[in-house]
Amino acid sequence: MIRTNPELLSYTETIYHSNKHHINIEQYNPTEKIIEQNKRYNWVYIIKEGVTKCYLSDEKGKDFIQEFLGKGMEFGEIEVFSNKPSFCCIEAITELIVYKISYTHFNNLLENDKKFNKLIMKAMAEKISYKAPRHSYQQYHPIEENILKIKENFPEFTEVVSKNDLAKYLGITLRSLNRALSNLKI
Amino acid sequence: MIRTNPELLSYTETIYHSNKHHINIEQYNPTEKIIEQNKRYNWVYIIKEGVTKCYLSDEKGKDFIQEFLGKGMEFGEIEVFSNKPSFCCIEAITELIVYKISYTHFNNLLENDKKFNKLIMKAMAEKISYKAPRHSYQQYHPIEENILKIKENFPEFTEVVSKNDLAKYLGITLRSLNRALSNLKI
DNA sequence: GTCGTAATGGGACAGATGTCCTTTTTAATA
DNA sequence: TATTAAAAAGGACATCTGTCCCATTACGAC
Repeated sequence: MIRTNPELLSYTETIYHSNKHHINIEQYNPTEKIIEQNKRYNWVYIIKEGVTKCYLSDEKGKDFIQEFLGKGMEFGEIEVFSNKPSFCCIEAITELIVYKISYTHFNNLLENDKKFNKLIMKAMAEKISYKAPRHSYQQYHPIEENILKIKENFPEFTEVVSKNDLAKYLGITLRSLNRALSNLKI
Repeated sequence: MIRTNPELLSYTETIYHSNKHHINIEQYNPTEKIIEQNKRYNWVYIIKEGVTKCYLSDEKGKDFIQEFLGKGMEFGEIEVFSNKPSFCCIEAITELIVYKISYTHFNNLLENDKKFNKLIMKAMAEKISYKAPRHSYQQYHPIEENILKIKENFPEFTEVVSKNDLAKYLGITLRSLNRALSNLKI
């Protein structure tokens, strides 16, 4: 549930070291928001260090966490193509260090750097291919099974993610999560 | 809920007419499967005419419909980048006509045709950005509201999509869908 | 320390949903 | 027309989940 993309990270570092003029490094503290929903930005971010949550808030203030993003994950890139305001919110969970690239430079890289272009394509393809199975699984399986599956794939989940966020990731209430956990006797 | 991509369709037609050697046209009947889950293919498809459903089946045979794809939508492209077998199933709902491009040619186009490259990027970005709000909305809103929302955005949905498929799209059982519909007195 | 706030845990109840079945309707075909 | 099979509709029941509480614990600011 904490996604990473080592390949994109290492290539971004290479680009950064060969020409620092167009890429910045920024730092954020836990609970700071890097991107807010429905606002416009001109930056694409790639995570160098730390973990964020990516979530949507509905009109009633309920959050649905899409994904936890770790090293090498990019965000803000969708809006380069859609030309719309941000559709989700990105918030730091841990200390966070990011590479920050302007839209202009991002587009330059896409046009002139074939390897970068391919890596971004790949990153987007991955985002598509892990969303579908997750939502499908969540819809049709009891909460207990979803929890067991997460424990299996990310044994360290409780260390980084609060119960509240876990519930929001599963699309359920905290009460239901607690009930499920006590059924599992964890 | 029936996605389209006119821009990609018209550009594909242009490519097709300028050089027919690397793009085929194929036709399918309703209920025919173009792509099956967990199989490997070497083709990317772009819909010229008709509607398909894209769904995942779990181990118990329950289907979760990701999306209904109409004119100009592509499928099979994720696997070019991930190098994995297909993660979903694509099945014709209506009479279907598709452009079929080999992986080799698809990669050539991506490398050598900047406009094509950009259109594919855009198409993937869109796939990402409509999945998230939908699943978020579905999780937190009662079935009735989801139905009303679909009716609003796609008044013609009942004409193309069966009740059974609508239920699978909403991630609920047919029984629950019927109950909701009778509450709404539709 | 202590005050306040957030995180955690759980009881009680109502309402929503799935499962299992049966019936009705529709449409296609012999 | 008669015969199926598929789609649609819905009853009955058990279970799951959310809502609304309240209690406890942990932790940081003062």
